[in-house]
Amino acid sequence: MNKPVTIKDIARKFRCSPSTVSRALNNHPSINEDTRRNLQEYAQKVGYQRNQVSLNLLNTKTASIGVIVPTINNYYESAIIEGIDGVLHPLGYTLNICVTNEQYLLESEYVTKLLSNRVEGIFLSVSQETYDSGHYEHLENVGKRNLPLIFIDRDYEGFSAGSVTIDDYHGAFAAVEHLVNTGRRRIAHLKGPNGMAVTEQRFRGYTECLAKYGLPVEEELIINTNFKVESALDPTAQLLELEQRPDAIFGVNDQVAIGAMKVIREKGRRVPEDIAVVGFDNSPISPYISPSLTSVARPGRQIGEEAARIFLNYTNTAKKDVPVHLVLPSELIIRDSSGGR
Amino acid sequence: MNKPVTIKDIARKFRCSPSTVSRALNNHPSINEDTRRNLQEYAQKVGYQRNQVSLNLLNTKTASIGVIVPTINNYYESAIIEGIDGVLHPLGYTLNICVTNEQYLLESEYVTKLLSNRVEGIFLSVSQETYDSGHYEHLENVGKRNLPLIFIDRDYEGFSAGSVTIDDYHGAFAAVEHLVNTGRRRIAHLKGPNGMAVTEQRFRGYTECLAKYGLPVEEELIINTNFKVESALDPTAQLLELEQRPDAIFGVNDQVAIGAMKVIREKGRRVPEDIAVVGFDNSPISPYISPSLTSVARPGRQIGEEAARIFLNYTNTAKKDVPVHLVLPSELIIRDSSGGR
DNA sequence: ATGGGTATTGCAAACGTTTGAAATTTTTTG
DNA sequence: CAAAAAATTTCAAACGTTTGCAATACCCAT
Repeated sequence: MNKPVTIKDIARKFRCSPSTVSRALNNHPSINEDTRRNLQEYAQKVGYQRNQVSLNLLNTKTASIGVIVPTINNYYESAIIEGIDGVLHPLGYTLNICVTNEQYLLESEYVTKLLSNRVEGIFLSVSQETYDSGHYEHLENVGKRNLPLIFIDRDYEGFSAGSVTIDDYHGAFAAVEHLVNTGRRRIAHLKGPNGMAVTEQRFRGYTECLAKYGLPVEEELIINTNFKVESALDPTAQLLELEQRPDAIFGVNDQVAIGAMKVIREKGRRVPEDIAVVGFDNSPISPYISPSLTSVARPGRQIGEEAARIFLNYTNTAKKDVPVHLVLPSELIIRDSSGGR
Repeated sequence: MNKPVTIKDIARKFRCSPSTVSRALNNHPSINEDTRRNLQEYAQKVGYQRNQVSLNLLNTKTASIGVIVPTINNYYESAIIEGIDGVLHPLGYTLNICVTNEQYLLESEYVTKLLSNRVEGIFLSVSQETYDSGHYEHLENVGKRNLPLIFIDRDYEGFSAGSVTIDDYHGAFAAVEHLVNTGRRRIAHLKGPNGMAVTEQRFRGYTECLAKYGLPVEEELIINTNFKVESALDPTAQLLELEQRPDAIFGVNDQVAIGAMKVIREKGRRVPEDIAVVGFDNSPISPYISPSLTSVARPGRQIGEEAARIFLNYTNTAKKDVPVHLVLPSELIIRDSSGGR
């Protein structure tokens, strides 16, 4: 690993000043044609790469922005990132992706690191731990810097920043309403971890929809999961052993719904005839599993794109004072697992 | 967006020199206890964050490394990244993740950008276009810098660099052998795009296994896909309409296998009774779909970890001259879709 | 008070690049 | 051929931080 060639190196070699080299490489008009060509050829030959770090220091800007997410190992999250990148990359921005693994400590550490690295904005999908703890001290310095901060996916009301979320509430409501409309009366809910925004919004959609149709909200039909397939297995088995079995299950996401379907089948019940199943996320395989999974679509890519636009708006107009809160609609995609149509 | 507080700002405020501030903030012993406390308190109050950019310049190192992948929207790829991060993050490295979307142009652009940003190593999973074109000029400057370069997942023989790949060949071989051993005789293959390393290695495993058991390799049983679910639909339909229908399908990945299963069912055939199906990747949902999918597991996380270790070895020992090539084994996970056991 | 020692602080250079202004060289013109 | 104009190159400062060395301030004993 040899040290990179610098402008000074080239200047020494050609017995000229660094300024000349710099200008030559940047095609500055006041440089002699021959000089320019020679210097450019030589730079090319020795593989000169301008040192962006020094430029970042000089210009006190970095054209890089931080993206903090709980995980990237997941269709939805990575779609968001692709959305952000899709808008910002063509404008020359570099993404600095940080994975918190749902841990407050990592999230906090990453915020500091990004601030230290002088990113020009931060996109933050708050980790579960952070949400639980309600600690937002790690964002204080972001506030002091008045740096563009955009909450993604999980909003945090108590902080002056932009946000792009999806309408979990109405998505869940629509899902449950669909089940009611197709004749289901005992609708169970495999809930996410308590306290998280997505979890609670979807739960609220579930309960309020039941209420609307005069159906009782029954404790025994509501069980927590942690979003993962495995965490749906025991709860589903539990539901199937109830005196009064449910005739439908609304899963907090597709993973959970898929886990539920597996258990239902293993216990000799049919989907959707005996028990209808609806998920959330509309993950890419949902149309292809059997039975195909009815699910609420979250426009991940669009969320990323909108978030990026909000960021651009902040930086271009300096109207940082008016935080933009965008709530994108979610859409129920009806397939076979819910008995359809 | 106010400009960040600098050491100079603090020094001016306290009518002392920047050196003093710097030392105070770094707990240098030669600083007066009172001065130290005052400065630290003030720095804390105004939200001082040391400018890492300037430090990177000063130390001519950045503790950041580049990761270039075709996509992150995929279990396997993101597992690799998590593996790299798992090893390197605790050591203070920052990951710079770049998504090429399988495009040579983007890949090339990103290499330049990373070089410019003075990353200390590059992990590269070559894009499909790059592989097809055989162009590796964009890596020339990496070579000139003699910067640690580690090929991931898809090796490139013609370049002096480390690599971590998995044994696609033996994985595919095992998959097909399993089908042969369970009595299948007309085994079709939904192949990946021609020319790609993974595609061809798996294809070779397929053909050589057939050869080993004296089975013919038949043109009509081999159809290309592009790894996506949708791309498996028509090819599978085509296979089902053959005079002599296959009794098994080996998909180049799980997505393709899942697509195939859907079509098989839709056409009124049963999996695995009529047609056995095997995939590749062992994606997280494969145990939970119905029938559960037999698949070859690729240890994504482990690949990332090993790649990171190779990188560390390069930087620690300066023995860059001996490129390490690691081939991790893949493992066949037998489930229901292949008729089991 | 004076010298010697220690504790504390400041100076200046360095990292690599850009850029306005000044300096130098070359060309043009009368 | 000299002076003015144009073309080309160099100087120096700046971005923010660290650090070896020099400088200053403080304390104690003689």
